[in-house]
Amino acid sequence: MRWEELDREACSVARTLAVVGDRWTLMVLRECFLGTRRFDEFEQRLGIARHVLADRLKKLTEANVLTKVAYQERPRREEYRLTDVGRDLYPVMVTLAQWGDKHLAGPEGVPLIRTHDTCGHVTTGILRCSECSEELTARNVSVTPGPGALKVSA
Amino acid sequence: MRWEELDREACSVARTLAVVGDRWTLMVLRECFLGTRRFDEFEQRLGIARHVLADRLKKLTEANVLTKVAYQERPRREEYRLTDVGRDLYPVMVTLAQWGDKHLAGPEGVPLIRTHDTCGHVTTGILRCSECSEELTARNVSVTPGPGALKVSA
DNA sequence: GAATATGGGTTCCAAAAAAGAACCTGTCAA
DNA sequence: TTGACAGGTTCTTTTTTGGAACCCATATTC
Repeated sequence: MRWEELDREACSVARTLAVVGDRWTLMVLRECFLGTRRFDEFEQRLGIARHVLADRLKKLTEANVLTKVAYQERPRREEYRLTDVGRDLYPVMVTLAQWGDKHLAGPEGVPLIRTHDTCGHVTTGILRCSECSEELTARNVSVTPGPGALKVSA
Repeated sequence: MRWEELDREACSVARTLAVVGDRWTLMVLRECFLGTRRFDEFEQRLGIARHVLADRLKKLTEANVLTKVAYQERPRREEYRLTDVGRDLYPVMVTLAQWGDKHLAGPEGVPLIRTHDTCGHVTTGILRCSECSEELTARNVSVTPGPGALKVSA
């Protein structure tokens, strides 16, 4: 199976990975959530090869995760911003970061602290059930095929 | 920057991706959460090249995300199971799947439905603040360097 | 008005990783 | 003794990276 075939799988994880499931793509998105918007900023902060960066930005833009916005004319300069679709990936970034915080941080502690502006506290995101608000875990959730199912998949 | 260097970054997203941020690795983990445990099951369900599968299982085992458990002796046969560390990746899988459900599902609907066993309802995971339980979004969370920070990163 | 800087790329080549298929190794069952 | 099965490893070809150089339009500086 090659990657282009992934998006045809009846599995939302596979389809999502077909769009963002590449290391550089995820690193580019991390930068987006940290506020990076311009080509050379991405390049410097990530140390990524320019053509790989150009390719990832193009694909993310085509997927409507990012959008190009002109921030000046003459000479025309454009920056990349998260769309609403892209911002919906925020929970993915936070859960990835929190796993790293928990299992990979060295003795010096976590590299970044998140504060919830609304309540003002240092926060950790907890994945809770939309119906009863209890925390969802691998052990208390079960899956069944949905209307878009073709075979066993997720 | 190459991938082995990523785990030295002062960024939990980068460090997490150094462990699981590879398409096949994430697909292998999806299968784990769906209950797959044996080498040939992974192979058949994923259509992955055998040596790539062997490599990913080895790396995940070394990272303590999976563990090999013998399910029979003579001939010795082992299966791969999620450790507690691996199960902590569940929120990542769910958030990835939910993004696909929301933005990539075709007209026929989502491929898989999740049910919260505890309350019995079809559920969606919502990332909520550990302090006030409001939903966390890219717009209401801000970041500051933590004790493990070296420079601006996440 | 010629040289240089800046943002945003593209092109080229060598090195690394992936796909696909064949081959190997215990152990058991017919 | 021939197969079958689980679980890999090896080999070759194709794709994808990383790295560096080059390009282009405008602006600025000398």
